[in-house]
Amino acid sequence: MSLRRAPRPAERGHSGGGVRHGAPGTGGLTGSVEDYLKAIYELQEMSSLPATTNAIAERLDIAPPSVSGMLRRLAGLELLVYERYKGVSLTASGRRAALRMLRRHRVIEAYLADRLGYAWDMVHAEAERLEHAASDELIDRMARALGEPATDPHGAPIPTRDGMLVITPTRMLAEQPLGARARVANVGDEDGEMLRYLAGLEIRPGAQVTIIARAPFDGPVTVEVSGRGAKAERTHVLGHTVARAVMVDATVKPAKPKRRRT
Amino acid sequence: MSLRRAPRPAERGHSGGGVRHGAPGTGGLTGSVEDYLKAIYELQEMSSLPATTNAIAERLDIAPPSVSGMLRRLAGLELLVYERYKGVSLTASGRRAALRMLRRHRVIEAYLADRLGYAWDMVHAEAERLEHAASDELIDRMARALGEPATDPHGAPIPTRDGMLVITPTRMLAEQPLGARARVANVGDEDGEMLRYLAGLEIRPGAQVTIIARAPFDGPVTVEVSGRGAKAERTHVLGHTVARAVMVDATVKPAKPKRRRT
DNA sequence: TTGAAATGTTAGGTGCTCCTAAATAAGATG
DNA sequence: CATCTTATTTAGGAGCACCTAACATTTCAA
Repeated sequence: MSLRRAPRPAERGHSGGGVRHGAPGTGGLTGSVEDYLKAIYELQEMSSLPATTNAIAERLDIAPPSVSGMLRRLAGLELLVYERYKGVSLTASGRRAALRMLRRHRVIEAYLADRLGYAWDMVHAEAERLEHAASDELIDRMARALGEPATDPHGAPIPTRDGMLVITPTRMLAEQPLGARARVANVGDEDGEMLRYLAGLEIRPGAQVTIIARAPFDGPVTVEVSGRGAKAERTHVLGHTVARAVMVDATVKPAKPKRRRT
Repeated sequence: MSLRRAPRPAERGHSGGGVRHGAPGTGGLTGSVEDYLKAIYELQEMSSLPATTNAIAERLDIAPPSVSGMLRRLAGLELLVYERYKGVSLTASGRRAALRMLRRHRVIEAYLADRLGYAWDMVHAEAERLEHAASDELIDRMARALGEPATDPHGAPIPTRDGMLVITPTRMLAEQPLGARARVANVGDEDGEMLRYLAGLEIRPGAQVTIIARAPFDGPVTVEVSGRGAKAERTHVLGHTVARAVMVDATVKPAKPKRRRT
């Protein structure tokens, strides 16, 4: 009498062994594909490095041959343009998907830090997994709850719902001239160790730093921190690696700017 | 000069094409495995139905042969005991994993409803995906933020962190005798359509219902709703399907209980 | 008890994502 | 320009999670 399931012709799309995606609001791409697109975008459009096979492989901690194969697949999906042995570049649709992931990642980070008391070095790992599972609805609700934040806890700008990303020009703290005073713009969310270190120094987005001294040959940089909320003015000697990870606003202010009443 | 990645012997565990799991706090099981365990637990331990291959297949909307194969695998992982052609039963470790998923699902539902303004018919789908991606840390933080809630928005009890589940005896509203007055305990989170309907009738966990009339032969049940927060007392005629989906506390109160001051 | 219906399993595939080992192309260098 | 190195790709697998078609078992009823 067949109360049983209908004969199921091709209805059951089944996208394979990957993360059963295609859930409403999930964009129809697998988690892996989303990771690749985000990585490529971050290399190319943000760090302005060429998105080579090896660079992608390194970023995702995946063997290069696996990347080669995936690139072919992504090209087939029209998410990027791929020419063997040359690099890749995202298509409009690939860039859109990448920006969507960037928004998701950063909204989640902001939400976790603001509403669930996560320390800023813990949000990245959690967001890395949630960004593939959350619906667009959820991301929007989180953003709305926070009042549509413009940046994540590390100072990185959050793309808008419709894929706009405001890029403010920044420079590495390591490249600032002696005596320069600048506002910390963002710090890069991946190295938790470094984030904890920076938190201890009160170097966070919004903090004011002044270059007190610079050793040559990529030597350490000495800065004075006097940020909003800093308990006391403090001087720190930063290794070159750290000084390259901290990005400050590109507009260098003179040491003592005149106060201007409008 | 080999600054490159170490020769990667077997370090890269790689659990296969499945959801790249094994992320910290994720329990090391794939999302699929988690779904199976939860489904089996819900069938067996909650609905006290036998967890047969077909029942599992139906619940997960998967073809029966796929279930057969997975059961063999799960038996290999010692998550359940499986004898061909007979049913399955969870091992202690399988039950633990299932209860963990139940907790995750319900904490997420509660959080979404309480903190992000989700309607109660929307939380299930979102939780269904997030429950595989969230870390234990996140689940605990959500639970803490809500003050360790005892039930989800549909009235289902939330297992504790250490896998304890308080089961209160309940009965179907459809089985209540004429004149009985009872508190709605829970309503089953899967059918969004029905949840919207029940919300319109103000039938939700905590509401008081009294059986006004009952038609024979599985006919409709007429109830008077007078719950906490109900705008007005109201009488509704519920179809049998609905009356079977609404569960009330098993302790039937007499129509007019005497007030007892301790 | 015997056989049809229902239930469940094996056989044989597919797609995805990832791997190692072995080519091959591109780039740098003497 | 020939060669050595480095970057990248092809070849050939593996595991997971699905599927359909065909076969096996159990159940239930005549």
